Amino acid sequence: MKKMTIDQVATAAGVSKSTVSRYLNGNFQKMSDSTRERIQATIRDLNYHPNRQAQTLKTKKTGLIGVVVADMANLYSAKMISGAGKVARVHQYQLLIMDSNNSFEQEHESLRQLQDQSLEGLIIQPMSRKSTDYQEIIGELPTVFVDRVTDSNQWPFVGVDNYEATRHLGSLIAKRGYQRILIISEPIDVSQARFDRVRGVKEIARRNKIQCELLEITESVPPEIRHEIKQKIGTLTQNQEPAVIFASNSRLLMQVMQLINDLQLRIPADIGLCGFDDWHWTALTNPPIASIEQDAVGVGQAAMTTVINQLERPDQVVKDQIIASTLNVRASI
Amino acid sequence: MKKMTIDQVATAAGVSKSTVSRYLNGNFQKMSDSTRERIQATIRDLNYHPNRQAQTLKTKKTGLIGVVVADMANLYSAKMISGAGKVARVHQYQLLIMDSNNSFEQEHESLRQLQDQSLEGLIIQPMSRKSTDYQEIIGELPTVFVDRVTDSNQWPFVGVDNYEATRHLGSLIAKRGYQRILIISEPIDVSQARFDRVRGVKEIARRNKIQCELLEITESVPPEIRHEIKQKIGTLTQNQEPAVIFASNSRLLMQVMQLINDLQLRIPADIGLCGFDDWHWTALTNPPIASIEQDAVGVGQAAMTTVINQLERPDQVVKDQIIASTLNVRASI
DNA sequence: TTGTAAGCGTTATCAC
DNA sequence: GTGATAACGCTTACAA
Repeated sequence: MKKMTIDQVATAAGVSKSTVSRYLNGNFQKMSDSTRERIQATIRDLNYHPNRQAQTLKTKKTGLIGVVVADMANLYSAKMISGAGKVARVHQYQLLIMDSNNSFEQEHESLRQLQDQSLEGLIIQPMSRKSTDYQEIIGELPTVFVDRVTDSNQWPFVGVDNYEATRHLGSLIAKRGYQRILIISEPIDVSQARFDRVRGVKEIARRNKIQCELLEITESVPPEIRHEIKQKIGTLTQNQEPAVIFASNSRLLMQVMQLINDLQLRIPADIGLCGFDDWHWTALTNPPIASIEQDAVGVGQAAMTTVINQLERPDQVVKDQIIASTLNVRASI
Repeated sequence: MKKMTIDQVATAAGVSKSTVSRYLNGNFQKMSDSTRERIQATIRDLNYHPNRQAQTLKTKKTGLIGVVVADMANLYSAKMISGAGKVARVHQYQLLIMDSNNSFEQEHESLRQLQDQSLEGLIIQPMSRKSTDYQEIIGELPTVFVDRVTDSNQWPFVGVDNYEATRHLGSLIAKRGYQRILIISEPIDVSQARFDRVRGVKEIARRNKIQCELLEITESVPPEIRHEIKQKIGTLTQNQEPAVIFASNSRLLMQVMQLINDLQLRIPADIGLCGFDDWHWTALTNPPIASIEQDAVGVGQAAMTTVINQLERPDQVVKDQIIASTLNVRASI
């Protein structure tokens, strides 16, 4: 399959390359049916495909939208991409995907690489909440931030309202009569989302005079040796007051559940359990675990729609979009 | 941030664009230190980034590798991409990702779109097992098939040995003394992987004179109304002989488990359960479920390594790679 | 209705 | 050491 050029098609069809180009771009208005058919046939025969790079060089339209996710191997990121991809497909854009691997340095490196790909738009699940980390590198590029807000509203945001969602969950906890809450989260200072999840629960706890404690866990500690959590859980259950654990993401929820099982504690008799993120396995445990389900696919769709809108109607004002999350009430609480 | 060109840099630095180009491509051999530093400074000051499309037009190197996955929202695909991305990153390639959404038509469409992006390589988790479906569209492009084999060995394959893995699982079933096996799978005729998973269990069943039945489920039927499965399970447990269910992927395993819970059956007392794919929630149920864990990240890494090898050493013979899978033995069986 | 020619931003082959 | 200059494959006025 040799690389065909527009010139070869032109020669083969006995026309000039301008005519072929017109054909390619659908400018049939003034073109005789005969030449059009001839060109069509030649293109098919020669299996010709226009060279995108050459086209782009002229038109400045790459049709490429960058997507930078925090962690590709995480279902949230994957589903978000899936949603974004569905929308991109119908608008004929392609996704250039970069994985930050939960590292700020890798994210920066990804953005630098994307920078000279002449993207037309960008969707990013940012590692930093500081907008200054993105200002120069993003520049004028139509961009949407997903999942995690930054300290500025110069770019539209699409994601769930973590504060609202966890307040909702907090109310359920209060209604169930729990007296103590242990929140287990990854470090909250680097992510507004984590911070808000904690804040929502704490707020309701405060109002209801429920004792509430936060345990921050760094990712790097292997799950097996999470003594701190075990100890906390121990203390919690020694007390007479009913206690509940809230794990602020899916991975932590898994780990906590494992520890509770190891400790042979019964849920919710000995301790209640609930979490954030719900990839449906939570419905299958015994008992099923109450948790907040995010519509990651919906987030991706909304984000991509927003980017493409910016592209097609640059004058239109864009605004943040909050995608509803669902509290799946289950027997663990 | 205006778009800078090599010409502007040249003028600003007081040299010709040839010299700037040499600088960009690291040809410092014959370049005075002074001009090199001058160019370096100007590039920094002007925040210049070379235009990839123009470079590509000359050099024919896009640095783009296409990845076509069956379903982005599926953890296998996501992890595979994650692995592929890690390898691509160190070799300075970028991923152009397409999602087939489990549809052969969409896959074909994706491949057509990728075709004129001048990819340098391709990784595909194919929807079809017929190599003729890919021959013309892939052409000479260095390609690796992952997860699912085709009926030809013209392209290297990377994935697990489904037959071997399920034989292994079959042996465990036999050792546990089960007399009846119900295999639940999506239609096996379209995917060699599905076929092999069923074949492995059946083979061991045959050898051990265990009665074995296959139930094929099409994806489109909503999980709630899976009467057929419920009925089968009912029949299975009415019988005195110990029976076990093997669900041939993660989604089916979830659904089956839900049905078993709905039917109030005890695992493994009333019925055994095991599955294929293991995203770790299987360890958290009560009882934990035995299942086969695939190293999807490893598959992606191996696939990308193979593609890049083909690119850098075209003469080298490439061969299939089987990535080991793990049988997680747990109490459900 | 179609062709000519300039130009998009690079790289690479020559000269000097 | 450095600078003209001709490609690369396409689009798009402007001519015809």
